[in-house]
Amino acid sequence: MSRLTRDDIIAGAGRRFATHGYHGTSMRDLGDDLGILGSSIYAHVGGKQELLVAVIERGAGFFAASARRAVEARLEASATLSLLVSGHIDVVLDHRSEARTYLSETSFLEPLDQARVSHARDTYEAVFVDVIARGIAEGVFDRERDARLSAVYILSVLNTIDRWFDETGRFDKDQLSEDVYGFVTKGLIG
Amino acid sequence: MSRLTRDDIIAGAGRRFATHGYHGTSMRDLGDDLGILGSSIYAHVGGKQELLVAVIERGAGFFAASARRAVEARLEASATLSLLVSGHIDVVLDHRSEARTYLSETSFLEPLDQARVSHARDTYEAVFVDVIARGIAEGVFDRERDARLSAVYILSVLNTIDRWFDETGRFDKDQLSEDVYGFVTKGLIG
DNA sequence: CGTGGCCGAACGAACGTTCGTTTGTTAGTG
DNA sequence: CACTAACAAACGAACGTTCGTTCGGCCACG
Repeated sequence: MSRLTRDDIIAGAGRRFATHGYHGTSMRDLGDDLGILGSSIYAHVGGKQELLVAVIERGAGFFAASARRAVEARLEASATLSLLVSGHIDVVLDHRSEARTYLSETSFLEPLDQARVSHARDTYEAVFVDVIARGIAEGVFDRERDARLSAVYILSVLNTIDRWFDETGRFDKDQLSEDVYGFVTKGLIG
Repeated sequence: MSRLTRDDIIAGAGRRFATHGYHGTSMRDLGDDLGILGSSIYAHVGGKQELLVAVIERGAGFFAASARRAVEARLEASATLSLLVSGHIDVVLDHRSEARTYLSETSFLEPLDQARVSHARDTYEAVFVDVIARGIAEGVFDRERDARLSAVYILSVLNTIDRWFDETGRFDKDQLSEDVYGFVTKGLIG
C-alpha cells in the first residue's frame, strides 16, 4: 500500500459518508478504510467538515458538467431532456459516493457552504425546468403540465436510482436511461 | 409545561431524527427540545436505538395502513393506484417526521430491526407492483411497461415530496395528488 | 404514602483535533 | 554515485469535549 494523496482521502471520505452518513463517520473509521490512523488524515486536510465540503463540491461538479454538455448540444427540447436524463444517470451511477453525499448530506454543511450548494442545485434544476418549458411551448409536451413540478418529479426518479439499481443485473445503464425517459414522457398509459 | 408521555418522547425523537439524522441527534439535544434533561428520557425509553425503532415502526405502520385501505377498497387498477398515490402523499405530509425517518434512517437500525423494516417496505412496494401489473393485464396501462420498474419510479416521486412541497403554498394536497397521478400515468406528453 | 417523572452528578467510551516524533521519498551537492 | 538536507506522510499519545447511559435522591401526583 503506497502513500496516499489528498484525492484518495476525499474519495474514501465520500465512500464512508455515502454509506454511513457524515455524522456516522469518525475520522478513525475513515483512517481504518484508508489503512492509516485517523490523526494522519490531518496531514492532507484541515478537518472533517472540509472533507464533506470537498466531497459534495465534487458531486456538484459532475452534475453541473452533465447539464452543460446537454445544453451545449443545442438540440430540440425532447432530445435535450433525454441527454439530461442519461447524463444524470451516468453521474449517479459512475460517481455513486459523491452523488449520494451531495444529495443527502448537504444539510450538514456550514451555512455558507450550504447556501452555495443550494444555489448550484437550483441552477441545475432550472436547466430541467427550462427545457421542459421549451418542450411545452413547442407543443411536444402537454400544455397542461407544469414545467417546475415535472422537473421535480423527474429529478426525484433520477436521484433515487442509485439506491436500487444493480449494475450487474440484466439491465444496463443505457436501457435504464431509455426506460426512465419513456416513463417520464409517456407515463404508465403509454 | 406538563409531564411527558412515552409518545411525546417518540414524537420529539422523530422530529429530530428527520431533520438532523439519527447520528446527528444527541439525547441532550432531544431533551432540550422536550424541555427536560437528556438523562430523563431514560425514564420513558430504554435507549436511543429503541427510539429509532419506535419512530420507524410508527412510520412503517402509516404506510402499511394506507396500502391496506387502498387494496380493501377493491376498485379497478387505475383507481386503486390513485388511492395508493394520495394515501402515500397523506402519510408523507401528515406524518413528515416519522415518514422521513422511516425513509432515510433505516440503515442505522440494528440488523434484525433493519431486516424487519426492509421486509415491510418490500411488502408495501409489492402492492404497487401488483396493482400496476393488474392494470397492464387489463390493458389500461401500456403493455411495454415493466410493473416493478414503474412502481420504483412512482415511489421515488412520492418519497421525495416532503422535501420540496410547501403546504402553505397555492397548491393543496389534493391538487398535488391529482397532478402526481396525472404525471405518472400520462407523462410529459399527455 | 408510594410510585414514577425528572433532576443533576457521574461514568467510561468515543469524538475531533493537536503535537512532537519517526519514517520514507525526493532534490541537491560534492 | 554517495551523502545529506528537506519535506511530507504517517504514527501514537494526549488534549478537551461530547457521547450514551447509570444512579441516587427529590418531589408531585394519584
